[in-house]
Amino acid sequence: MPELPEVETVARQLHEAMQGLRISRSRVFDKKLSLPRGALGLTGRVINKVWRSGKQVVLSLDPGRSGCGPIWLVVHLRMTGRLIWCANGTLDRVGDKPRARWDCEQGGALFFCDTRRFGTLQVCQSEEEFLPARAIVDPTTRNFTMRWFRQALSGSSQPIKIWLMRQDRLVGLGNIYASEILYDCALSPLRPAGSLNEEELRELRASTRKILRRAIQHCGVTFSDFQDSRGEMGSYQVYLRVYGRAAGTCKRCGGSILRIVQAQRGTFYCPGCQK
DNA sequence: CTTTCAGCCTGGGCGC
DNA sequence: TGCGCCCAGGCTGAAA
Repeated sequence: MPELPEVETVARQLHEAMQGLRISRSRVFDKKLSLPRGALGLTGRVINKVWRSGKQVVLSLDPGRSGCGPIWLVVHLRMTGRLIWCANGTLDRVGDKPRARWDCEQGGALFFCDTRRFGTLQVCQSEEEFLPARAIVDPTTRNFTMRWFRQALSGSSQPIKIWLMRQDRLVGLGNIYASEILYDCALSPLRPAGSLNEEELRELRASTRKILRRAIQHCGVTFSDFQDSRGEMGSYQVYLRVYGRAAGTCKRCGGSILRIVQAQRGTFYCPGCQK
């Protein structure tokens, strides 16, 4: 479920809560998940930093008493995954039973809950194992330049909405934000990616940055599945203009918002003003 | 190379 | 209240 702003929100909150804590116990309950044992064990390590890489939450773990090098615990939440920090070490306010949990020496525990069980855990010994390849750009960074964007889109006949969700080009955008960004800059989701002129490209880039920045400010979107690391809700959903509003009225032109299907995913847009 | 499509899972909401 | 659908924010890998 979570896209870049939701993952960013969770990572920031977990960083605030967990930086400097030492992991005293690591448990995985769901057999679909596995973590390596021995030298790569998490127990005794200190949480140096919690951050976002693409749509993944990354915990950088110092060696602690292990005498080994640093490692990274990398969590991809996919559709319904949640990382929830509980200062009292008990999972309340949450119906789900956890797939995994990590207790901290100083008290408190991190729970990984994930109704649909699509989420993944990874323990990495180097950043290369989980960082996006060089050619892949995070739209919140300064690498997201016009020069790169123009070059990346050129020649592509893929519909722009599908292209925006390509994690092998641009990391972080999913179904909600792709629809919202295209609405914001009044571009049709059906337009071939390579057909955008310079002006449209500029507006698409500006909208992408603007929508993501705003969503992060508001701690992301909340639907039934998403809660942040404190089990609280984001507030950005009240700002959604088209997503989930099929047959609703477009605030810009008064037209009717349409739901179509692209690559087996719902796309919401206003045919009246998105050209 | 491209695009399509099933599959991974579970639960909520809808119409009957 | 119950049943059978359809829907869901992601991503992979096989097939066409």
